[in-house]
Amino acid sequence: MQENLKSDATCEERSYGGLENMSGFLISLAQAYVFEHFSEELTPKGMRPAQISALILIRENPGIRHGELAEMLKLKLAYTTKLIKSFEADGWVRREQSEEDRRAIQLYLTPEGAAFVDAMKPVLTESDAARPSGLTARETQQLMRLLRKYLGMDVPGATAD
Amino acid sequence: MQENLKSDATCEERSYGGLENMSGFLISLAQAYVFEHFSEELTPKGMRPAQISALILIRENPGIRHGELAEMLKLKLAYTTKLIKSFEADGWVRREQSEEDRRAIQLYLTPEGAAFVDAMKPVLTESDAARPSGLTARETQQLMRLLRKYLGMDVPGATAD
DNA sequence: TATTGTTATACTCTATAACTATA
DNA sequence: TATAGTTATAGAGTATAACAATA
Repeated sequence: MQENLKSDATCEERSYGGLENMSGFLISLAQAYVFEHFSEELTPKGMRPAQISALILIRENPGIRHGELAEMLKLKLAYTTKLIKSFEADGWVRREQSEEDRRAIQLYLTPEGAAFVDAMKPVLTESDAARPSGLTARETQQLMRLLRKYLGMDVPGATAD
Repeated sequence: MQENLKSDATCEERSYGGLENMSGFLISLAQAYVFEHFSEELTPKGMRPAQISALILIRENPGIRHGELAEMLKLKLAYTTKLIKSFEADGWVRREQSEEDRRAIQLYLTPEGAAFVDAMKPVLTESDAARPSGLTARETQQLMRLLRKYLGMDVPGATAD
């Protein structure tokens, strides 16, 4: 694909200059790669990673509060508000003032929202598993295990290897 | 910190509902975590991860083209143009029309830019290593090895584990 | 006084497309 | 015709701060 081997620089091996040994840099690149290969089925439905993840978390945790959702997804609370308002406008999410703490807002999926998530989750799971990478299935499991530990995510159901 | 153990939902264990076994989701969370903990020394200097990485790559690969830089950093070419123009305005980068292919622009650091990178790179390296995570040093090496392989990054100098 | 969520603004980066100048 | 880069616009998500309501 590259045939121009003449320039003082264009032909040389490009170097990452130490960035290849920084975990932050590698994680950023991996993230860009993941976004680039995000599900071609979900994108046309207006679903970006943050959106489908939020709906899945609400599906899984009915009554979750704004702040809890933001923390689990590592989204800013201010942005979470916008996200949820748009879900509400779409008719997928219902907001309810908490009775214990009347400052808090609890989130629930509408029947339409729940049906949508139930239909889309297998699509997401499939597209995540199908995303091309240089890793074997076993290495992918290992990567996920390390990332969960990196994040301090306590997940009992995680595969041991 | 949480004493409200009464709600139908607030007290229950929150579940990731399968997201914890999707590599794309875990990588996204890790990326958010990395950005959150980006060097407190570099940020006040107007350096975000993409910016300092770009400068390092130009430092390491004088004469690199716009497109090559965008590809290595997985940035969009359109955004790379803006980035480089702002570096040029800062006096850190010099742009030069390639002699072999007069469509291409080659990038070089000015002496000021080179001095800045040389001063900041140890800061970046240090802050990357110091970022708190749930991993041991050895696991971090393993994570980086897996990420490089995930990305198809061919790096001879990488630690073997 | 501190906390939950809302609103608003500026900024970073993506997605897309139209454009130029070269090849 | 295709490629390297530029410009512009819309959108996603961050950073920050001021604000209202409640604890």
